[in-house]
Amino acid sequence: MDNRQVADIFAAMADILAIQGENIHRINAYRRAAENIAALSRPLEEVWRAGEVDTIPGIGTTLAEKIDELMRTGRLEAYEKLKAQVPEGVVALLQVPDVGPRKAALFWKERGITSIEALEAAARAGQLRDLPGMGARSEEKVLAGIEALKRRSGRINLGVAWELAWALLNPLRELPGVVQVAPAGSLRRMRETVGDLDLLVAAEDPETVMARFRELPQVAEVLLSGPTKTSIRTRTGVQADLRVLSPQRWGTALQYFTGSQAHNIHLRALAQERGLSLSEYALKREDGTEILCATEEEVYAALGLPLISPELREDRGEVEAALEGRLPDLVELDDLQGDLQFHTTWSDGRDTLLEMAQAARARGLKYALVTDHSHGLGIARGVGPDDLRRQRAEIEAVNRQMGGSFRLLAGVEVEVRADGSLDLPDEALAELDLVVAAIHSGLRQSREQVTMRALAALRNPHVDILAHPTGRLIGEREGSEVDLEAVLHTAAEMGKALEVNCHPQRLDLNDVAVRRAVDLGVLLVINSDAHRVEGFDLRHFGVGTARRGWATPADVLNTRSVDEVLAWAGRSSG
DNA sequence: GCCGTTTTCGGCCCGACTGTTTTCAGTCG
Repeated sequence: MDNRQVADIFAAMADILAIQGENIHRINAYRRAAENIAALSRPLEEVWRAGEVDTIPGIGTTLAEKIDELMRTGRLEAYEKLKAQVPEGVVALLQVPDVGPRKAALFWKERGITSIEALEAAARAGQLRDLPGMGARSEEKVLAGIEALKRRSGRINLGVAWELAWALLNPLRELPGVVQVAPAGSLRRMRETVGDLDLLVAAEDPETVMARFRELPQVAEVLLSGPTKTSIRTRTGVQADLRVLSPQRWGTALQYFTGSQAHNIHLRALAQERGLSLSEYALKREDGTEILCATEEEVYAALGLPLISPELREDRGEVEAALEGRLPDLVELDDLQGDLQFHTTWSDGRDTLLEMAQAARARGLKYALVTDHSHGLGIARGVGPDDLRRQRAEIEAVNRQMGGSFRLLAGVEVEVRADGSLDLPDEALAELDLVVAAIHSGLRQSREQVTMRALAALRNPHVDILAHPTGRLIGEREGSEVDLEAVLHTAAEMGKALEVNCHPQRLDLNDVAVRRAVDLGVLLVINSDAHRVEGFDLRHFGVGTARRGWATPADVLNTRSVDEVLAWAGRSSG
């Protein structure tokens, strides 16, 4: 029973309890527990075996007992009972926007509706409008919600969200009177996927901004629009919420809309202890006077805290760390001196060695490791031992051409075959500066099999780095079932580095795994995996993921100089 | 159901917007 499964059960219990009209605080206790378990960097089973379940925030006596039952028996009596009381299809109604627990219960009890299909039929037949609290407009909203649900492909990946957010914000930035614009929400926290976009504008005249926003070409539908908030749905089905606030309230607004909700709830409790009330508009004293904050620093300072970076704001211990003055000094994009994975026309890259080297240098990098695919990988044309020798000559030529300001290193992204062996002979690997190993095929193998391959690669003396350890493609395919705990421990033991791949579809390792790696002292590498020059511009997504995992510059290999990296790899820096 | 350097009981973040309502409930974030 892994963390995800337990978290899902508690979240499902919260939904059922909500439909039953239970006490909201009891429901929230289940939700909070689910979130904290999902965010846990250690395997819950390990915590349980150590008898430390009740050290997890939000887990008290009762929930600890439930976790114990789940771990011992694989099931939970209380959950089975709840499931028997409320049909699954009624819980599913909660997925429909604007349908919450009260309405789901109403539709079920008063109209016998137990599925989204039945809900749609009832709405079309006009059978909902006479229910208490409902009307013709509400019935239309239910239908619109079902339509939106059908169109929605779920959460979008960070890269897509980033592009869209700026496409919507840039025209607003041009407007007269607009002082600041920023994406907030999970995008600013650099979560790997984003549900809705939260956009923030500081301006004295909201209506001008709102009007421009409603008329942007990306807008398919205006969901709601008031003096401070407008929500739209884009043609691509993404909901975007725009808030416009006065510049003197920018700090509280940015803080509030960046979230996470759990982080904000924690901060507000802290504010209350100090006799303050915190909202998106201001901090308010008990006598009703406001403290306006133009910056986030001021908000946190008023609560006695240093600024907490957006990437940390998940209520995963960052508030406690801030109170105790032990917030990590997080790695930044500018800390990266090099990049240890990119591709060229030698395999499946679009651009040449020289073009890629120039692009890397133009972005302030001092070195980069050429890592074209080895030949065994079916895609494109990969490199074999002879190619690597010829490529080495070209690398040296490029290094001469670029002078001393930049250094290309010779490497490879060697394929780990289905049986765990590598795709190139040891002699070929021995001639390279650094070796990156990766699993691209056989990702559907059993947990034992795929873990064996990853561990075999890490134990090969020539391998320095394991790239994108799970092989996931966000929104397209799950990663392999690789035992990450085993990979992390083996990497620590062998002194090998694990990659945080910057491509927004990969972000592999993810934030939770990074946090575990940092705790275990495993060295990380933040790699662009660029396949064209623009690929170097995606590195901030990997940096964001590493920051979400509390990584500092010392945790990241490519914050070091080229000589230090080569020395780490145990090779001459000559 | 959790939690406590005021509390082991009585709290539990705060506000916008909508649609249904004559003052508020539901949903959302």
